[in-house]
Amino acid sequence: MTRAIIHVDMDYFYAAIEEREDPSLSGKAVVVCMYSGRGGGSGSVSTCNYPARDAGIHSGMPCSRAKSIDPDAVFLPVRKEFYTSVSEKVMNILRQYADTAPDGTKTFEQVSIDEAFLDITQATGGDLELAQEIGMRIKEEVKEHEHITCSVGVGPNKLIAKMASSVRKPDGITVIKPGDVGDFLKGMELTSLWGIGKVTGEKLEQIGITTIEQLAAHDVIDLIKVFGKKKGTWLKKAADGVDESVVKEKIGSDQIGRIITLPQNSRDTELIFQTIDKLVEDVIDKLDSRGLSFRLVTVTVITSDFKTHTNSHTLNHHVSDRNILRDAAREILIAFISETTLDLRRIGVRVGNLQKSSGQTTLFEYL
DNA sequence: ATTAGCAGCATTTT
DNA sequence: TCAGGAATGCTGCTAAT
Repeated sequence: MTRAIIHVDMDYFYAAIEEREDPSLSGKAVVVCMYSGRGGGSGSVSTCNYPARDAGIHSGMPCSRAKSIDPDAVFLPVRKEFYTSVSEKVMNILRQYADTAPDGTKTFEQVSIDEAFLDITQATGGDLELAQEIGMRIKEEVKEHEHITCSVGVGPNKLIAKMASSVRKPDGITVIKPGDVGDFLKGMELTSLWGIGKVTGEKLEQIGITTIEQLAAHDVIDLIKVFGKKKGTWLKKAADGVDESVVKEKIGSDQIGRIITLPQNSRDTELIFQTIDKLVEDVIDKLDSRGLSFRLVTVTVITSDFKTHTNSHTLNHHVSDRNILRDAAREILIAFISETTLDLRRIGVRVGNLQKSSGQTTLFEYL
């Protein structure tokens, strides 16, 4: 049976929540920014609503530039925790609609704070018309309960569903039946293929590929030569609209991290250690809230020349102790500072190799 | 000779 | 030009089997 997959994408999520919370914003351009803590509004645009987009503002853009494009726009700082709480409510609604697998789990997959996949093959018997009706119901329920809109894509696999959801935005729904996949892809930009960003797009252009159609017609062997086996074969399949990956609930993320920009470029250990402590606190908090322990510690440093450097250290055991994390992070940092003469601009701490922490891990056990 | 795990960087996305 | 934060993926390397 052909599968029925739904992709739900919340519309300009952060800005939509801010609009909802403050009706006086209605109709205005709203830009949600991540400020780095440095002066002059240094930072970049996280999300903005449609009036702001119409003015030419988009995510990733420096806030200062957004401000110069539209000085009258409303600029708000991100409230990530709040958006996360809204996200959880939305996701709980969506989860209800997903099929239940034989093992009792839902065929539901949250892919980011504002996106999720649902497999509703059972509920619909693979009928995408039926899937569309369910998609509409989902939109209505989210609107009714959370007062925000979302865009929905329905298709025979995750790739197509994901791309379909971006066709009609905001507050739209798009259904691509198996027989229409070819035509659908033909009309799409190469870089709108999920997984092809700027870099891959440019690389493809260099070998004369500028459309999905050309990519599909291209020799796989050649693609593999340029991109390697994994990405090469993936590109070919994607261009054909083929995607066998299943919708599966993730237990949690594989890595958790925090990164921050220093108040000023510096290589002062006092300031740096203070910053590390803050990052470690945040990471441990997230870890504790999910009951996870870690084994891999990675420190990221962006130097004043904007180059990124990472160093990591794998511990002998899984632990969840903040002091161990702090010491490991400090150690890596000290080593790094002694290797460079440049000032540090940003510092990040992340943990990986996560595991459900089983009870207490003592310092004794770690040593 | 293969595989597993790791480190560092690249990529995507918001 | 201006340059935030989070997470995952890829590649080449080294160590283990």
